[in-house]
Amino acid sequence: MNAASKETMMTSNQATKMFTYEFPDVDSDLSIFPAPEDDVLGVEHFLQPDYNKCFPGSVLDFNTFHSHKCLSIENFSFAVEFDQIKIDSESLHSSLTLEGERTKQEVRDEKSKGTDDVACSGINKLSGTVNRQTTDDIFNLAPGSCNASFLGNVDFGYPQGFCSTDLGVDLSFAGGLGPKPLCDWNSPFIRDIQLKNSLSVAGHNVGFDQKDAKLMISSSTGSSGCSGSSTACLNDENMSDDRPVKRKRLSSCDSSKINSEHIESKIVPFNEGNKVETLVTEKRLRKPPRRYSEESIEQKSRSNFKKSALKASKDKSLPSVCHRHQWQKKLKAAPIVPKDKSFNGGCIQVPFGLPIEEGHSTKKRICWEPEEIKDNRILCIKDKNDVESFSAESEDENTEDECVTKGNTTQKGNSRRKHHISWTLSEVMKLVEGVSKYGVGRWTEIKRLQFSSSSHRTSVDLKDKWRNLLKASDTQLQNRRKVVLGRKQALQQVPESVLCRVRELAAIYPYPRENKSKETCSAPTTSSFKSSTSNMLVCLPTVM
DNA sequence: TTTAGGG
DNA sequence: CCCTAAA
Repeated sequence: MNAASKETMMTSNQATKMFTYEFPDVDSDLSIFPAPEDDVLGVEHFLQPDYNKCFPGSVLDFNTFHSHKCLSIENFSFAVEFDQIKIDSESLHSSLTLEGERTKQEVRDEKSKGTDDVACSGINKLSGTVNRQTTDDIFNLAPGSCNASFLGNVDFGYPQGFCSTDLGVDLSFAGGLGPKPLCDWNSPFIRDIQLKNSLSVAGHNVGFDQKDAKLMISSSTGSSGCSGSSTACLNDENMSDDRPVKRKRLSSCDSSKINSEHIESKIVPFNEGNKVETLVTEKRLRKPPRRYSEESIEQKSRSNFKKSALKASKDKSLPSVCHRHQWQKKLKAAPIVPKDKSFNGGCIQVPFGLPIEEGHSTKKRICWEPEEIKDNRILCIKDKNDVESFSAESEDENTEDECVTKGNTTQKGNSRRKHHISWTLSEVMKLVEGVSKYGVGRWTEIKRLQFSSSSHRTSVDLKDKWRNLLKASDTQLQNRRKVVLGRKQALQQVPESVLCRVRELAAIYPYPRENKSKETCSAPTTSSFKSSTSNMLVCLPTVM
């Protein structure tokens, strides 16, 4: 900062410490959204400041600003053509123009809709006054002898020097109606604007004090002279999804570099729209905003998805995909769109909204089918895709199911079996736990207490599963030493530990049948069962 | 309605 | 997983 500009600024009366800026007329339906870095900030002119004129509520019309919308201009670089700025002798008029609106609209048209898409339809005039409350934190836009860079004409009031050529800008603001000032302006180094209505410009936080309709700009520059990262934390729900405000660390000391590389757009008078357009277009060719490209990719993949889905529907009759189709059909082909990248649009074979297989909807099943099942189905799909090893037999069972279904469907017109939902390990564990707690045969109780959350497991299911577990544990016990463990065995569904537990429990709480047979044959007492647990492990199979 | 057991 | 008989 040269002395001249500083002096100019200092000698101005306090009115110079304030300036108003305003956003020029913008089409009412224009939208502001996280903008590409090619947006242009235009300083039209400096306005006559007036301390007493704070435009309470009238100029800074945040009522039209959607509270959840925000604007973020990232890595904004600009320069000011200061010859366009009218400088008054006493003070200065200025208008900060967000000229990017038009561009944003264009880009927005190409974007897919996102929740954080910012639609700022109501900004016709957005202006405020810069209130230089503290010399240290608020910079003044003052005419200076620096002629190239915008910030070069700005005295940030830092004695130790904010490098004024810092041109990277992180400009963002969010509309909102916060009753309080945005940040602690008394703090010399404001690093975070966590409230709404904030602008952050190249390490300088510009806040809209909505109450007073003031534009406040403060620098987050540290005393070291290097710019701290300017942060604008827009705590908006809509912003929280995938768009964290980009924070650019600015090495403001490296001025020449920034000057040469980062001056990509200009602050121009509002009416020089053509210029802006040109600039913006040029810039956009260079680098589309990240979010834009992301969403484009997403859209692309979506369209791919649709295409492949369409193709799949055409190929539906092909036997190669028949099984999968059947399987998906059985899951009613709900619009399950796993976000798993492995799908990535390319390999989906089932379109949305595939017709529900009619034969499956018996009256009984319809009542039985509510929401919760879908989750489980998703879980099943996940299991199939991710943990195939866990439910190894599911494919076979599914095939079997299909046969049964088909047969029944063609013969009777309805399905005999309900959808197969693989037992997850956690479910098995719950079952085992339930058995250990309440004993074998108290399936209703186990269901109520252990499976209250999963409505699709009936007490009968629990019983059946337990029976299967017994069988599994038994066969595993028998085949433990056998080397001829097929692949199916290798991909054992239930871990050994669980089966061991099952055996234990089987010994403690014999399955009714064994119990019965035991009782009829040798009539052992319960205590004897418990005492001879180790024997039972071996004996039970033989008894059967 | 729950449980057991066959399929 | 379904069905049915028995309790």
